[in-house]
Amino acid sequence: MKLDIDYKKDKIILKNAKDFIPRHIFECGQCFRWNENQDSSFTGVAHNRVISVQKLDKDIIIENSTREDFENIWIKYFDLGTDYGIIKNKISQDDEVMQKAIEFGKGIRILRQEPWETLVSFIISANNNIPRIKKTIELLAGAYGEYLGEFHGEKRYGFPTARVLSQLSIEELKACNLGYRAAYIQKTASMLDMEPTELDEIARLDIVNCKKNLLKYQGVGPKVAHCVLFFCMGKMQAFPVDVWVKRVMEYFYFHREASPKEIQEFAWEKFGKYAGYAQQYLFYYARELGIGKG
DNA sequence: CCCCAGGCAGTTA
DNA sequence: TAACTGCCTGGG
Repeated sequence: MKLDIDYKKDKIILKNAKDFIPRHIFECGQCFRWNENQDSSFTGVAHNRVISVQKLDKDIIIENSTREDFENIWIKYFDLGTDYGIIKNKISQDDEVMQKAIEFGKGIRILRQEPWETLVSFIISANNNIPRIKKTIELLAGAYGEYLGEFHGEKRYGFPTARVLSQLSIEELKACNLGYRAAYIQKTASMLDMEPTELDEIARLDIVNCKKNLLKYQGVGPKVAHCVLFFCMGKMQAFPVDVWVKRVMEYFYFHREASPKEIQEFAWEKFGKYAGYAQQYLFYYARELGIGKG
């Protein structure tokens, strides 16, 4: 996909950005550290950097990034090399449900997030709700992440490293609202502090072996593993089946109860290598509209 | 106050 | 391998 980028002194403008709507990207459930400001821009932290993103007419305005960071980090993070038009066409062929889901979340892009942060964040997400997940992560970052300075009047912090988290007591972790997940985080942090390159090595494996390796971390089951596969390891056929996806798939495709395994196999058959994108459109559609609930 | 939330681990059969 | 059960905690 060809990018039309205008580098100004204090901001970067991505012109005529296709398939890029900040609200869809940051509120479709894939990330936890982006928050909307009063002017409808979003501020987030990733890669120990703080930026804001705003859509004005057809342009995307990026603040607080250098040209170097934009080229080296943010283009990949925002998946700007991917043409979502092709993906949308493929998965919505002869599928009116998917057509509606895509229309609803047409500005979604899948962020390429950092493996360690993604792993921890989705361990925290289990049996939890999004406001609380976000609060927990901010508590962890505020207490144990690198201080990145102030931005828009707020102190900002990076995501804590495995080394730092591995050295905390269960009590200290619980003080960040982790609850019973504190032990999972401590254990996983210890394992990855010993083998810092392990996640990168795992990411190079095929999806089956990649998943198998992720499941050995405490607090990682099938759903969390698929989230990690999809959101940070480039396995775009991963298909996390959470309660919302289960509900929406049963409601629109099965017209009956269906097991997660059954749903995932159906999705691979139907959506192939783009299954993960299909999952994300369905999840956002279902959750925003409350489809299948009650 | 009760219910539940983007599941998981541990235990049974 | 499938079916159960308990779980921190704070929004709704």
